[in-house]
Amino acid sequence: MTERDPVILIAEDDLAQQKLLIYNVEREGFVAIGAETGEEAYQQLKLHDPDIVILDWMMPGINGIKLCKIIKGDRKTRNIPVLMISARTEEEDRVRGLDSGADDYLIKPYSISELLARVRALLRRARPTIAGTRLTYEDIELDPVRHLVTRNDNRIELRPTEYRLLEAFIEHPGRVWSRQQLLDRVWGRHIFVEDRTVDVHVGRLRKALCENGGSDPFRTVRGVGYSLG
Amino acid sequence: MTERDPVILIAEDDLAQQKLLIYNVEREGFVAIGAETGEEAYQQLKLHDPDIVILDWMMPGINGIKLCKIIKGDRKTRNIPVLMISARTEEEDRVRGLDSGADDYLIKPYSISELLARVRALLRRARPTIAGTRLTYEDIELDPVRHLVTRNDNRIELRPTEYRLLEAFIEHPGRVWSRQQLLDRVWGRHIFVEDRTVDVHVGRLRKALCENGGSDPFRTVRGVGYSLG
DNA sequence: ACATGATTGTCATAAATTTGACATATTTCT
DNA sequence: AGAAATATGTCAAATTTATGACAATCATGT
Repeated sequence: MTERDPVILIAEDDLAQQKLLIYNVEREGFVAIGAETGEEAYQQLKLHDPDIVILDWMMPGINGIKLCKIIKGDRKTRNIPVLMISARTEEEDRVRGLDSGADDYLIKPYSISELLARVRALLRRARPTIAGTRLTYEDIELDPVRHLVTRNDNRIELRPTEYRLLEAFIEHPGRVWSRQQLLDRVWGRHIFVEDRTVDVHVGRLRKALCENGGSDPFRTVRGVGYSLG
Repeated sequence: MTERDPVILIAEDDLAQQKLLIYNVEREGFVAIGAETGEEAYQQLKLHDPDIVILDWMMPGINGIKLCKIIKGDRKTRNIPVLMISARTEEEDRVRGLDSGADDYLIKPYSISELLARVRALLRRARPTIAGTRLTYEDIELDPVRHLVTRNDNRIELRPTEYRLLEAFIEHPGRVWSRQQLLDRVWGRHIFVEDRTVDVHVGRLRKALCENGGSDPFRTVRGVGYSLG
């Protein structure tokens, strides 16, 4: 009945970067295993059978692409999701990255929140029971797989930003988010958007969710931010 | 218990630019330290242990990137947030900027308001809320994550100032706070508010907590101040 | 490449809530 | 009782949030 915490293997040769990733990923409740080379990563992979692998593109020895091809070539490891990280920006690389079999692809610099969001998404796909295929709060339901939101089984149309916003809220019902935290999580870490913009989008989300009647599920916490419930 | 103002180290070789930054940053209530070279910045860093470092990319001697790598490579200074400023616009530079470990990145020309917003954001992130633990005193409970207060499981509605006030009290049950100490902690050190205003807010807090019956949990220490319990 | 419609961030303004001060009442201590 | 300190109701001012409008940007299909 008790499910183990998701195990994440992080292959990244820049140790500072690796530690940062491990820190953040563990804070999310995952178990993290670090590896500095492709070879080490491969050993750890065999040993721990992780739920997801984060691979840096460039690494000494077996690099990210090679390792990814190895993982995807072995039927024992084939269905472990791989998230590739790269500093390159060229579209061609992006294609090659996914060509190697990676399930997702992230370009440096990326925001930690974006990485975590993608990790969660991959986990949901691979282990539906962990993240739950459906996130619900009261009569609101968000289906991440179908990218669909309903309230009382009525379909709610949300724009991309509103959807991601609701996603954040519904993953932690009751938690109060500061505007800055929401910007980090929903908009991304290194972009500059006014704090007040959050108000506008929360307003739009409220409106969308209350369109067909129903009370406002959000709480405005004056001087702090917002929470769902 | 007195918190120092955030100290900002500004490494910028263009003196006019530096002065402008210092002026604006100090107007925000920060303490600013200027440095014209990488070497000087490093000395000041060691000396003052700033809360955040603003680095110009191009500087004589040790430049911004090098210094950033030094900062991020030393575990003593690693978690001081670094904001890199650069005149370059190429995407590749942006990548390299964050790659060097900078926590954020700003391209000239930038607006002062954007810079200040990013500084504030970095400071907020660096001081994460000591969340997770619920704070309790007798039947009073304060949940920092949900930003919710209950007494005997009855929800208590508090206004921002009352909430922060209770937060201070409940973190140190039994401690007697002088009005000045409460002003420092709850209102902030730089603003001027009458001592007597504390009385009013303690009164409001008392009223809110006793709304649904229950005895007054606070103690008025005549000639000194107040305490919880 | 281009047009077109949707989405998004910002701003101005309105609305709502909170706040600090003060006057007055009450309590406490000697 | 008298003096000093604290408690409390009231209210204008200040702060914070909600919302509609709009230009810029983005995405999509041709």
